[in-house]
Amino acid sequence: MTARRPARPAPQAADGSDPGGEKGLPEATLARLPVYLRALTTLAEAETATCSSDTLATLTGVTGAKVRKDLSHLGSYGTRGVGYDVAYLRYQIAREIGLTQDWPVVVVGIGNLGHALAGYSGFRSRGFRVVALLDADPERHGEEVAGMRVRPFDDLEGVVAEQHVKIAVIATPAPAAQDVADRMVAAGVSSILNFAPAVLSVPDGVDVRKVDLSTELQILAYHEQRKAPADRLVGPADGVPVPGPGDAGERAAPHPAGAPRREEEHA
Amino acid sequence: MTARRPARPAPQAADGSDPGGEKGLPEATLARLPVYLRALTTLAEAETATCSSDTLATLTGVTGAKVRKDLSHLGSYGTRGVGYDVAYLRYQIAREIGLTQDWPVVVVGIGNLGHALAGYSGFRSRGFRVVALLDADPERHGEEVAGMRVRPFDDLEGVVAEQHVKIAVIATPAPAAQDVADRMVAAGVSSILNFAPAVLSVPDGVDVRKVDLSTELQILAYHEQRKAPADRLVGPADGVPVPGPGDAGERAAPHPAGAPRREEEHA
DNA sequence: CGGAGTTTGTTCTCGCGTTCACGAACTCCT
DNA sequence: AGGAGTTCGTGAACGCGAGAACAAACTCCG
Repeated sequence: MTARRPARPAPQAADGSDPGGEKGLPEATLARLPVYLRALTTLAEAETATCSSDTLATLTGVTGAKVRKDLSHLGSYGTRGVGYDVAYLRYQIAREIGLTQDWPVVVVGIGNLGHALAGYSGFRSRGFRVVALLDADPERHGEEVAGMRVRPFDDLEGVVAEQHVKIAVIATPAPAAQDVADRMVAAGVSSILNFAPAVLSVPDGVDVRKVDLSTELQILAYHEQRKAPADRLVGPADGVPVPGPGDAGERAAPHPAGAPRREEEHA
Repeated sequence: MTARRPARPAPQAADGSDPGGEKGLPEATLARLPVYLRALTTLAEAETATCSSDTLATLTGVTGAKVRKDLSHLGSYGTRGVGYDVAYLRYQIAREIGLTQDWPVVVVGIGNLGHALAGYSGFRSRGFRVVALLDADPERHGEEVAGMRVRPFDDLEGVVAEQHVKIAVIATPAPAAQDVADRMVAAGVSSILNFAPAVLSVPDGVDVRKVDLSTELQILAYHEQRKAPADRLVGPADGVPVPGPGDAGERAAPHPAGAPRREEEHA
């Protein structure tokens, strides 16, 4: 998900050639490949030689048709009437994603979350190697986390250059995130995984993915609220009925600038 | 995103009535509302009274048209020629998501990630109150994390019942996740945020959202690999050229079951 | 060797989400 | 008061992804 790709009109190339752009997987498919990969690893550990698309489907919680279509994008691995060779397919997916090579990763911001990320075994086991833990707070420097020492943030450029780091993780507080990202990009990082609750602005060509823990909870809360709008067991009974969206005409005065309530909130 | 909603045919109700289902926001819109909310909070702290859709757009990294369409789903707040009243809109979004009420939350699995989640201030400031930290490991019991004591996992049912917990977080290792989820559902939890790299199977009516840290990195790795397929600077020069997807006919023997490579991997 | 069973790969259709474009409504300036 | 400028809300077009259905291809059994 390249950040802010400018709207590009339809390519008016009429010939069948594919100028430059190889092909590219659909984003939705790409997001599922790691899930397949994990299931295949499980199957491989169970000494399973082959598996059908439906087997993979139940293991990963998607439909069989989706599995087949996703895998067909990688090429025609799999054999009709038999299924997919587990080890072979696993390798093909890993290669397609880029997991057959070793990705050095830098983590910046070694707070609670940074600790967790530094020690997350799921990274190492998938070709990602955390090569440095950086933090701006001098108090944290030298602290040992997951077998590594926390280093000053100013080491960023050196580490990125020496280790050829392309992927970095931001786990800092929100106010620092943009500055950290700028320094990363300047140093040569071109993919950023951002855990800070802030929107990052990066130049074209740099990918940013954002993971926001509280956003996920808020989405759950919405569905939860809709499940049982009646049994409001916690808090004072705020009898404010959810105003139906269909009562048109009722909302003639849309601008209650008089005294808009503002409950306290400290981010 | 209700897990495994059975394929439902088009509702053949021809009348205009909306039987039971109120309306429901589009999922894509819902996912962006928390982002708008955060931006509005920032604006409110800066004493900004009103803002336009384009202002909100640049702050949140989406397009202005999308912002307007999203907000129009909530109702016609906003004034033409002026924009949106920051405080008012903020309250409306919060109410729609369900953030005006207090959500008690239980966190299970107090490892590295559980620590981070327990101490995450972004939860408390958005109406989520962590009421219990549970872990199956007796060694962790009594440990103080973020001002709370870690309690035995068997306290789950009691806490859920007493505090009317509907939303829970799983931060356990993958093998334990399904069991934990089952216990949660049986206890009355109906929304689960799952950080364990495992696919959970839950009955209808229970929402599960999954956050997989390594999946995000893998998606970044894919894009990164495509950016520079040539300058493979790390690792031995594996000269395996990415086989173009178009060499049809070449792959006549799709079943290399002879010796499929299997690099070591420990999950 | 041939037919039945199985499973993949592909095509078609449908719905959702995004984007564009434009009327409606409000403010500000003269 | 009136016109110019601004901004929301919404209808229409478009593209992507999901789902169903089916032909092709492989195995197994007699």
